[in-house]
Order: sequence, then C-alpha cells, then structure tokens
Amino acid sequence: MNALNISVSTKLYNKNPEETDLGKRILSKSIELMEDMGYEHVTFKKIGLAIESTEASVYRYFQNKHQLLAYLINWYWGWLEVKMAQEFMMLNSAEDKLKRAIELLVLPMDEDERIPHIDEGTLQRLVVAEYPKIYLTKEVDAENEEGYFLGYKRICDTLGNLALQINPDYKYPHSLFSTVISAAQSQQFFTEHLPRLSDAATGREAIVEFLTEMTLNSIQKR
Amino acid sequence: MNALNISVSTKLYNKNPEETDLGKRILSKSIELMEDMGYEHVTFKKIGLAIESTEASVYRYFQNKHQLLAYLINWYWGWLEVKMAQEFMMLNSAEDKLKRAIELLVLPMDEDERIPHIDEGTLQRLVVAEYPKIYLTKEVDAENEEGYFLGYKRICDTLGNLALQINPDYKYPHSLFSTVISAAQSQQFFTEHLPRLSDAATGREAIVEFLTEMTLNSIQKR
DNA sequence: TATATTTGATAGTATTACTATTATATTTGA
DNA sequence: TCAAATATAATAGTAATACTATCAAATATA
Repeated sequence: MNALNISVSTKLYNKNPEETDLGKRILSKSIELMEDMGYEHVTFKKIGLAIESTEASVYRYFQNKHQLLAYLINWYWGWLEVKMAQEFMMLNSAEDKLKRAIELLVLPMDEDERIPHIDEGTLQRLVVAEYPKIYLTKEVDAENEEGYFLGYKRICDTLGNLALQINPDYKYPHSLFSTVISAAQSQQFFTEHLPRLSDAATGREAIVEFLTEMTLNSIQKR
Repeated sequence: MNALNISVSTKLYNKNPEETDLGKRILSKSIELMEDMGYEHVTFKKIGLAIESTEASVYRYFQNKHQLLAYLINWYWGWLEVKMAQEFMMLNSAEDKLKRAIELLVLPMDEDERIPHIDEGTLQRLVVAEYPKIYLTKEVDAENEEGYFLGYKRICDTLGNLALQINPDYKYPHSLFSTVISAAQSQQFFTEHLPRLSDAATGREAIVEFLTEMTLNSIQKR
C-alpha cells in the first residue's frame, strides 16, 4: 500500500499494476524506456526484457502499448491534480492559484518519495513528448467513453473554475485551459527541439511568464 | 504543370509526386485514406491498392508513411501561406490580417480548382487529426534539419511579424502563434470528440472568436 | 529504332503485435 | 498445514507490417 494512491480508471488496465511488485516494475521501466527511446520504438518484448520477465507478463497487465501510455498519462494528470490541491491550500486568490498551476505544468518536477516506483520528473518529460498521441486516433470516441481522458478533463475544469472566480462572464474557460495546458507541453518541446516556434531561449521561466500573461490577459474583465 | 505550384522540400520525397500522374494519385488517395481510417491504419499496401498499383510503387515516391504524412502536412502549410498572402493583399491593418488568418485556420476550406488532385477540405481535416505526429518523435532533430517543419515555422513567423506591427514590444510572438495555430487545430478536434475541453458547442465561429480574443488581448499594449 | 526510365507483378525477410499452452512458483483460505 | 486458486516464466506460433529485391513489360526520350 502506498502512502498516496492515485486513482486511474479500471478501463485503463487488465490487471491493476499498482497492486503487485511486477506491476510496479512495469510502470517504472516503461516510463524509462518510453522516455529513452520514444513511444514508437518501445515494444512489450523490450519491456518484458527490462523487467526481467516476459512479453506475456506485460500483456496480463495492459492490453497494448496504447493503453499503457494512456494509463501513464492519466496517472500523471491524477498526480498533478493532487499536487495542485495541496499547493492551492496555501494560496488565497484565484489568480495566485492559476499562476502556481502554470508553474507546476512547466517547471521540472521533483521525485515524490511517497511513490518510489514512479519517477515524476521522467514521467513529466514523457507526457511532454507523447501526450497528444493518446487522443489523436480513430478510437477516440470509444476510448473517451471508457474514461481514457478523465484526468485531463478534470484539470481543465478545475482551472476553468478558478478563471470564472476572477471573471464570471468569461466565455471560454474550457477552451482556454485546454489550450494553456497543451501549450505548456508543446512550448517545452519546442524550446528544446524547434526553437523557432518559441521565444523561450531563456528557459522554462519564460514559458511560465508567456502562459501566465496570456491566461490573465484573456480572462480579465475590460 | 499546375496553374499553381506549392513547393515542398525535396527531402520530403524520394521522387516528386507532383511530377507524375501516379504521384498525384498517391497524394490524392492517401489524403482520402488517412482521413477515413486514420494514419495508424493506413499501409502502403492499402494505398497501392487504392491507386490501382502496388506497394512498391508508393515506396518509389516516399520512403515511408511518416515521410508521406510530413509531405502532406507541409503541402498544407505551404498552400495556406499562399492563401494568406492572397487575402492579406485585400486588407490594410495588421489586426485585420491576423483576424483573417485565424479564420483561414479554423473555417472549412473550399476546394482550390487550380489543384484538382488535392482536396483541401479533406487535407485540412487530416492536419487537424494528425499534425502533431510529425514532430513528436525521437527523429525530430534530424528531420528538422531536413526541413520537415519549414512550412509551419514560416507561418508562425509571418503571423508573429504582424503581431510586432501592432506592438513592437511584444515579447512572445513565436510562442503565441505556435500556440494559436496548434490551438486552432486542437479546438476543432476537441469540439468534435472531447467537447468538455472546449466551449465551442456553437461551432467554428466560437473557436474563431476565442482565438481572436486570446491573440489580441495577448499582444495589446497596456 | 535504340536506350533509359517508369511501372507492375511477385517474392522474400525481419519485426511486431498479439494469442495460446503448459509447467512451476506463490498466495490464499478452509 | 494442505489443497486450491492464482500468478508468472518459458516457449511456440500466427497474421500483419514495413520494408527490400528482382525482373519483365510498358512508356517516354533521344
């Protein structure tokens, strides 16, 4: 049992990986492998090898690689939600909470030692590199019904509600935060790989500033 | 020869598909197939069948499916750039040009009858559904050097310069427009498949309004 | 008409994404 | 504590995919 448990929809696994040692090794090693060689180059055979077990064992926990990625990404959003809730308790204004949320999305993450089998920093980089792949498929509607995207939707809602506290007339809270969250990811990627698509040569702080300005200017009553 | 020719980097094909009848059929049918069944489910064998030729023929034009998608998406950005240039001639203020650019990104496209082998409307939907897949790979740095993302970068630059005409002190023109362009795509996708991530139940006009507001509020001097 | 190029037809290989089977551990619970 | 249930390891096998190679027929070009 963990000191902290992140809940992920049961549709995202065959057998709950958090409940066994082997399951935890699968999570831990697949984060590492996917971040190292990229989602496309990972196979269940390679994961089996990395966990010193077999391909078949991995299949017992996850139906396929896509489901495994969806699990990991949902776990990340769930964990970020917990993290945000913790930090929001120490802040009063909705504006401060939004600012902090943007920092959490962009700044590097420390390992949460309550959950030793998951390296949150590596997972964050994995999400940056792979995240749109879980919904950009022809199966999106079916998977949406199975709860594949709940984690992400909940975070958008939370932040959208903060925006409405600042300006109850703001018309686009969902669009704004799905945009901000996905920009938080893609600006990190662009800064590293396609710098002409960002102005953040100075690093992550600049991304935070860009997103914070964009968010607050959009919401503001005028 | 076309009345209008969109130039795409020679690194994006083995043999120029615009130069032969078979090549044009490959473009036309692969847009259709990818939009219908999704990138992942398309194979060169299926394209070969659709063009009433063979797998090997498709390989003569493109090294692999990823390169083919990159070609199509670059073609789309090239074409959009031409379209924007045309429309901008009829407008005076930078603000009007930005507004029109956002409409072109979001509103459905009519077929350009100067280019009969490419259905721009279908291609636009393909870009919405698949576009991040061309850069979210471990090969991104190598492919960036080959010019895989030039079309996109040029459009970001053009729009960024318009923003600087409105406010020469604006600090994040590249970040802003890579964000706006990618939000233009993802909001279309979300509206259709994950509506809780957008507020555009009323349709594309709402997306245009959301993006226009966000853009102008971000740029504005204050 | 000779030559070069493009295409069509076919074959073959390595890898991937699974499914199935069975023997052996390990856990559970009566 | 022993029997039953469950989990895992080891292995095998299949269909599809992503290519590469070969060669003859068709077509264009000089």
